[in-house]
Amino acid sequence: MPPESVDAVTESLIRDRSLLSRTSTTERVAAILRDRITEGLFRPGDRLVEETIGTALGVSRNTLREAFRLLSHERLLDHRLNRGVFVRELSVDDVVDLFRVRRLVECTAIRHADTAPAAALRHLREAVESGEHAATDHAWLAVGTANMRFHQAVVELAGSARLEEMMRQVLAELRLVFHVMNDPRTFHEPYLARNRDILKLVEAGDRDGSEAMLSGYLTEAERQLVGAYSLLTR
Amino acid sequence: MPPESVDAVTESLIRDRSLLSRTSTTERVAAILRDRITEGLFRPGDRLVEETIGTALGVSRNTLREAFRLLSHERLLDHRLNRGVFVRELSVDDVVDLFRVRRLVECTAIRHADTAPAAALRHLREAVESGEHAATDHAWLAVGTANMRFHQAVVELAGSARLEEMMRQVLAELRLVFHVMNDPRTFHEPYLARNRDILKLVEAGDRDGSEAMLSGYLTEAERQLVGAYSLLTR
DNA sequence: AACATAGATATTGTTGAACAATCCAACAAG
DNA sequence: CTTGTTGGATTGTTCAACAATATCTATGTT
Repeated sequence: MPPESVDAVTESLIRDRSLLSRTSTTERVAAILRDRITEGLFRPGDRLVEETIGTALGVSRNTLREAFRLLSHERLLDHRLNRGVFVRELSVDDVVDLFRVRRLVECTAIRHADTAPAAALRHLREAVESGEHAATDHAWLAVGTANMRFHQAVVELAGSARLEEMMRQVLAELRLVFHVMNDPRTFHEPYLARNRDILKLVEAGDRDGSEAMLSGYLTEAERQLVGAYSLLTR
Repeated sequence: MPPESVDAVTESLIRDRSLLSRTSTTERVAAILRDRITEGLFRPGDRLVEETIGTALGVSRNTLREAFRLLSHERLLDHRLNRGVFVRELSVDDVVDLFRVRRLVECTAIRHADTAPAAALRHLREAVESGEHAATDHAWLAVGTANMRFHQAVVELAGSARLEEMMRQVLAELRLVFHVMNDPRTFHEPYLARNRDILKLVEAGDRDGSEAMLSGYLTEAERQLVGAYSLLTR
């Protein structure tokens, strides 16, 4: 085997490394809890008792505590000393701050569409389409998920792994808010058409136009969300 | 006592809350390790053995592992399954990504100087001055610290707690790079004058000017850092 | 009835020991 | 010089224990 092709082989194997990565029990527990929180099984304010959850999942208290630490750091859980961990409850101020971050990051990211990795644009299109399909099926929860993916894809345009990771967290936090509202349709359906329009502007290379429309989206979504949320948290 | 001043008192007490908050052993351990890493006692690639560190600090392995989880999540430690935790080693790609984030966030934040909280502008000025003082004392490490605080203050202009938190982490990661370089003067002194200039432009309300100069700073710092770093990590 | 107090109880915080799983280095065999 | 094998070291995970803290309950007071 010639040396060049050896290098090619090892290169491709290195890319496979992520596939075979085993994970610790702690990480798997964290993943499960994260899913249950973002899907709404555990709701904001719920207390997660170590012994109850530990025996339910069949893991020891120590392992569970490590998982709790991870999720607290992600702001999904709220660890109060000597009192236990609770599913995070966002204040209105938190929602405002989350949208400040979104506006800053997303609006800047969308201006980088021309230099964006190809995958990002593809994800953008896929998100728009899967949202529209979900809407024709009246699957409003799926519409919400697609909407999240749309905005995640917007951030991908900036081409920074750390920014994507940060946005994953920001959107996960926002899910905590969505779940205390009972009507996902109201909060997601109106934005389907707008996502399609934004995509068009991006593909046309209209930086100012796409940013303006995205900014308008965020402002309106924030107003709607804060309005409904401030009534509930009183 | 009139009601207004009662509110003022409680307000100030609420601000004191962070001072008296007790902390768990885990968090204190994490804080110590974080300091030792950012100050350079532990260097990138160093392995942190559970038993060694645990007995040295007088805490149990379980507690220490929780602290390790926190710092791994902050990207200061690298937790490899069954192999142990190591002080994170940044690749050149990591450095590039970090600067991508910085450029995006800082350049956008500095445009918000007009609506920024008063404290942010004050921090900006203080950082410039303490950097200049440190330079006259030839305290080059302190110059570096002041430089970090300058950029942290730039992010504060955006007025988002989450963004500040994110930037704290980004800058902590960058410290990992600075510590493998041996000459802090080379990497920080040239930017003292520039920070002063940027501050002037901000105070003059020149959004485009301050952004341009900050962007230029970041581009040059990145080039310098990547150039020196890619020689070392080979 | 509202309130304070003091136990009693449950839960978290932290430890230490134990054992299985895994890695790593050194050595042996082909 | 590569491929098994073996032994020691370290991590992954569990368990049981106890101290520290919070929460609940009952009791007594005004």
